[in-house]
Amino acid sequence: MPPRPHPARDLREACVDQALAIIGDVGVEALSIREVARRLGVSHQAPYKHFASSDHLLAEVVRRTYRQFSEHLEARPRSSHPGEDLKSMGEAYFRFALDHPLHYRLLFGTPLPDPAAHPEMMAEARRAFQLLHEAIGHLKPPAAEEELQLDALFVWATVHGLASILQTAALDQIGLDKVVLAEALPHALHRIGKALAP
Amino acid sequence: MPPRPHPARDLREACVDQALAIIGDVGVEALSIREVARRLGVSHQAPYKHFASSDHLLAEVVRRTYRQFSEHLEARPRSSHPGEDLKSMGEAYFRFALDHPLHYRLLFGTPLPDPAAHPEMMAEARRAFQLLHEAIGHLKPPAAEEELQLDALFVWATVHGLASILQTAALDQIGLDKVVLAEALPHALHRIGKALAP
DNA sequence: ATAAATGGTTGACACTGTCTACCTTTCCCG
DNA sequence: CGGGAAAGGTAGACAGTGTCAACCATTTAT
Repeated sequence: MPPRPHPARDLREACVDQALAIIGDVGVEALSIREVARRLGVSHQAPYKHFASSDHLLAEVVRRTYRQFSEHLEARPRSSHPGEDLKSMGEAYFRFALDHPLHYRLLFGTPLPDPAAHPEMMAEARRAFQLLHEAIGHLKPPAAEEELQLDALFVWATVHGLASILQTAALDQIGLDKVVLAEALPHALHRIGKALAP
Repeated sequence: MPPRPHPARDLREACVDQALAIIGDVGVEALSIREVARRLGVSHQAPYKHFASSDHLLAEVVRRTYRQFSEHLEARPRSSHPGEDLKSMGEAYFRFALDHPLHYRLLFGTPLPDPAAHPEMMAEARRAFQLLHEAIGHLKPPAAEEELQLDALFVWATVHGLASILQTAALDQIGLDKVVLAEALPHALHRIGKALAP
């Protein structure tokens, strides 16, 4: 076997890239350290020089995916009207979930590596929630922190729940109209608006 | 090995029971045909006489879990006031999710076996959704079917989303108040009430 | 009575994560 | 310098998984 076709430091990066590619193509259940190594043309043990276990690789992949998610949310079209801005955020959230279903499911649909063991992963997760928190904070300035958090949870739950439900393969079998599916998000955002109205 | 300690027909039942037990104890990722066989003291191939593949075992387990879920929802305290009744349903839904987190995650949190290949599984799933649909149907009698479905989706998404989020191990790390966590469902149900008010 | 179907058995294969041991290359320090 | 340690790659082994194939006993049907 050729001694070392890949410059040393880059193997870690390359592993993460391949892992992301595999997840995007086939889903997280197809991810395995050996498959990553195979695709990179290195031995099945090489990745272990950079990740203590397959969970550590996964944690790093999750961390990056959270970051991409946050960046996607931050790149949404902004509006000075707080209600409009929250709506725009909901749409951005939703679009990410639909455009990258397998990555989204990685964040919210499959058991993550133990959070306590992977603080960097959780730091990125917190950042994403922070964005939602802020957007809702602008909605009604003088609200108590507690109610603010409760409303943030409410909005998050609805949008996440919808994204999660619409991705269930089971859904086709439940017999909902196509129109209903297409309107589901706007309708939910409308309901949220009504629920949060003063 | 003793020839056949288990009466023939019962092995299928016993497999499903063991699978449910494993999932309830350790979660669906620990479920394996071989582990089921081991616990039952039969050879690793015995279950294959009753299930074509591990997915078929899983599908049967999922089907039963859906049924238990529906039965749990139907056993909720009823109210003649439609708004109250919907609330009661939300609470029952939520309680199931919190009391049987691993079973709930089986239904809504992990990829299911291909729905097209397991119609009996989906029939049970549909029944559960039907219950929600009905409860909302009583809410405002003369609504268009389309809006009714949209509202059903909205309510489902919120309650499911909340249950799903509150179970994320990640949650501890996000730094929400205990009070907020305890109040999350009542608050969400209150918001839903406001959103659906005429 | 004999043939078929049913429900069990063992053995094998390919795949997974992970442990251990080994071999190179690089780099730092006495 | 020169030599040892550390980094980063290798191969081999082991236990675990799902699943295929072959085989065997019992029950059932023709």
